[in-house]
Amino acid sequence: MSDNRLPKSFFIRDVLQVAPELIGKILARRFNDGRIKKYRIKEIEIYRGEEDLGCHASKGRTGRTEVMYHEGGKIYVYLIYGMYWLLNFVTGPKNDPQAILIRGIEDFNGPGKVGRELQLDKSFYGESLITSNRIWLETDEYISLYEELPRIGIDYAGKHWSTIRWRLKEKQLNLNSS
DNA sequence: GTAAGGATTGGC
DNA sequence: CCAATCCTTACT
Repeated sequence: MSDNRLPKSFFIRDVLQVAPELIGKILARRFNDGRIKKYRIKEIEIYRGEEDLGCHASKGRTGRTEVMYHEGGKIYVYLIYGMYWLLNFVTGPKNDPQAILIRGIEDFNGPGKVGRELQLDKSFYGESLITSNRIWLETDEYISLYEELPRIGIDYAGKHWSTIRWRLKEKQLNLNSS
């Protein structure tokens, strides 16, 4: 493991504070064969509170959304379309359901592809990013810029929640632009 | 118990 | 455009 692992204090802040800082952080995964791979986080989406109609917690506290009501620093995974495990990090204080969906990591764009590459399954539900020895986050001196875009695939949430720019995507600094 | 639908992807 | 594929939720 690493001295650079992100501490619990990083996650228990409001998701609107945590999310921008998550772009460019390192997602580390130790697979069953012991091999460790690290990926730079490239694209995420913010889901914030029961009032956010795009957030699963808008349906209230259920077996599925339970972990989002926990203190930040845990993993929320769920199966979508019967095929893909989507990875989320819970943020914020207890009883304030918030999560950050990981939409893209180095070389793997799309939340379904992220889950497939990381070999996620139901056993990751509720896993602690602070203490887990198979998945965690690290920081270094890397600096990144990002752009803010509308979230994807939540048209059912209504105009406000489907157009709010809560998708953050890393933007390359173009030194040649005039 | 039953049915509908989904924070996606890949192929036609 | 549309099927794949199956768990969760919201009913009866």
